[in-house]
Amino acid sequence: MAKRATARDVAEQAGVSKWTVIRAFTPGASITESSRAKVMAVAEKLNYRPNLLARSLATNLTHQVAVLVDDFENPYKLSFLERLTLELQSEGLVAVLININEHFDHVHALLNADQRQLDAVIMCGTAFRTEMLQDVRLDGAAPMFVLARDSQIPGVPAINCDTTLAIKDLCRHLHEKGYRRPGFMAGPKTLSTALGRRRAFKAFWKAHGITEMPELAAHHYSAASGAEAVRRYLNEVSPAGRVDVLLCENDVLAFGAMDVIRSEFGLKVPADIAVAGFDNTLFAAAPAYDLTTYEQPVEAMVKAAVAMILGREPKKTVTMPGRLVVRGSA
Amino acid sequence: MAKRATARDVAEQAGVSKWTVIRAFTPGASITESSRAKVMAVAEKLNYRPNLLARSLATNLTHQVAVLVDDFENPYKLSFLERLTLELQSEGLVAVLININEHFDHVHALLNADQRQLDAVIMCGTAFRTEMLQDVRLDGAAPMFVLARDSQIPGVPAINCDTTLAIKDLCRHLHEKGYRRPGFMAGPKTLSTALGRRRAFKAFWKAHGITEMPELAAHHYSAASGAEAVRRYLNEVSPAGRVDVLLCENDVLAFGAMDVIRSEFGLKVPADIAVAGFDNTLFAAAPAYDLTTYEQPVEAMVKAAVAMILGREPKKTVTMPGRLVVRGSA
DNA sequence: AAGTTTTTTGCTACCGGTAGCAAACGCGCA
DNA sequence: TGCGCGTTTGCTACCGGTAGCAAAAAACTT
Repeated sequence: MAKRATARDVAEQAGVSKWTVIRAFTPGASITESSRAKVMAVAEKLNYRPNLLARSLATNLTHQVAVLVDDFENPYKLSFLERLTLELQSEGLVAVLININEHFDHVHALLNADQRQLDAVIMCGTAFRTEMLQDVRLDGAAPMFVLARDSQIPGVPAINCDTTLAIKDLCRHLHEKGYRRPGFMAGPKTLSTALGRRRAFKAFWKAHGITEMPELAAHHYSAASGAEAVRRYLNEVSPAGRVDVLLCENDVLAFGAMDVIRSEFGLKVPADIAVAGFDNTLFAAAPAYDLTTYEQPVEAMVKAAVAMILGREPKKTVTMPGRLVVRGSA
Repeated sequence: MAKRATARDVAEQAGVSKWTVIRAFTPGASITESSRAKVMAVAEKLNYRPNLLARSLATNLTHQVAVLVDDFENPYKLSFLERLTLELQSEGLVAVLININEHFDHVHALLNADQRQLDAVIMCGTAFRTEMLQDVRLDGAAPMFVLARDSQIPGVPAINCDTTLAIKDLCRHLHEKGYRRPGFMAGPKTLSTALGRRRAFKAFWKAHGITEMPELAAHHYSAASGAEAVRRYLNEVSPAGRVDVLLCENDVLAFGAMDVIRSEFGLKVPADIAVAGFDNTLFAAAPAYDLTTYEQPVEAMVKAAVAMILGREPKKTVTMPGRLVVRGSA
């Protein structure tokens, strides 16, 4: 394997200095057309390509963005990743995907991103507790952003769907449909809090004179946990006392819930219990689920985040409206 | 924002040379305990962290691996990404996720990865045609690997599930269940070929004396395309002439197929038409689909790929057996 | 105590670019 | 022909590390 050609190699063969070679590859640099042509010819021959690593070291800009993800169970993440990589790439940036979990925690990931001199860190739907930052000092570190979840760290902006509005839209729809015994299924407590959906849910119904709101708790954001939570609930509640509609914190929980409601208890959705989700996951549209849900403005959120990273927009928390998607399940 | 401390800053304050500082941070380097302690104390005070970018430039090793993905519609990709990032991270590597599509093509991505000096390129389920490499010359470029698809480029190893075995297992199961009018639903032609599933399917049934095998063609690997293909087929075939089992090239197509079979034509799965898929996507286990499918050995494949990247295993094409997952749909 | 070996430390050179200043060049004009 | 000016080119210094040799210091012999 032949060694990669460098600017100096090209310079020698072209009979110019290495700086002239660099200039030939720098758009808008001061160089005569004849020199550029000469350089380009040799560069082509030697298959020279500028080394971005060296450039990064000198400019202090890697054009790489860390994307921290902790929940690979939710297909919805894939949509975010798709839009995010696309948007980053269209701006000449690239996503470094970092899997956060017990074995490779947030702090570790942040330190790693820091050492690799990444330009920014996006926490994509991951919950990050302030305490975690206690022991980390990141002096001139990359700016952080929280995508699709509330930021609970001062100075770290969040780019979010307007939860209050979203839940209000969803609940108003349910209320108009005549449901009066609403239940809520939440995910793990700490993660759930950062979403703020439960809070908005309770506020809505209270404002409409309803205070009785069963809460089902799922241990993970997975269909299996959603299934388990509903199973537990339906087993201990009399048919007469059941909720008539169940709003799940996200689609994945809703899928699990519907599965159990229909397959294990032989109940009908929405006739016996209506179900709604949140996210508008790909599968929500499938006739097998036909789930009423709420779609986050993924593209707008991603664009906003990237604009902040590039410094085109001020770095500050923003929320944007999504879209209610009414289907057959509620 | 304070500037980041460098080895030189630490050296000055600790009264040693910068090389001693480096040594304090190099495991196994020759340095006295007292010097190391002195350096570490100052390093802690200044919050010094080695700059991996500079190290990469000097060592010619970035510990970054490009992961090219072109199909974000398939939730199965998420499993691969999860295992892959985890495995890479456990070896001190990190995944650079590159979204391949019309706007950002393979060649562009490869060039980009090349310029960023990435250590390896993994094409995760992406179809890469030999012609594309025609115009690219990558001198000392990073080694490439194809994951979960046949490699059609000489010198580029593929890490794959044993397709022949897998399809044989699947079909044997269907045959034993008594199905005799099998149909196959394939994805886009070029991509489909690289999977080799169609070929193995035809071979099996021919060997069992069955030559009549309707083929349904989906334009994309998406539920919508799978749905459309089945809709077209069921509309133009008389109930008597229908297949009794439909093997879909992957789960996502199978989901779309089942949706149409049940919701639009009011048929029962598996009574009227049985359906099987491939991949064992998360949703395949959901009661709503309960799909018989075949699971690729994701973990083993990922481990094999990473081992090759690290040079622990010879770089060569390998296939490994997966696991037949029998459920209610067939 | 001097000589020898081993360990520790410092050094030069380098990885492949960037930034910005200074010298060399080319051109128009007097 | 010579002067002044703007453009092009080359230069030094630097980004923050690594590699490996040479000098200095410490440890071991006899």
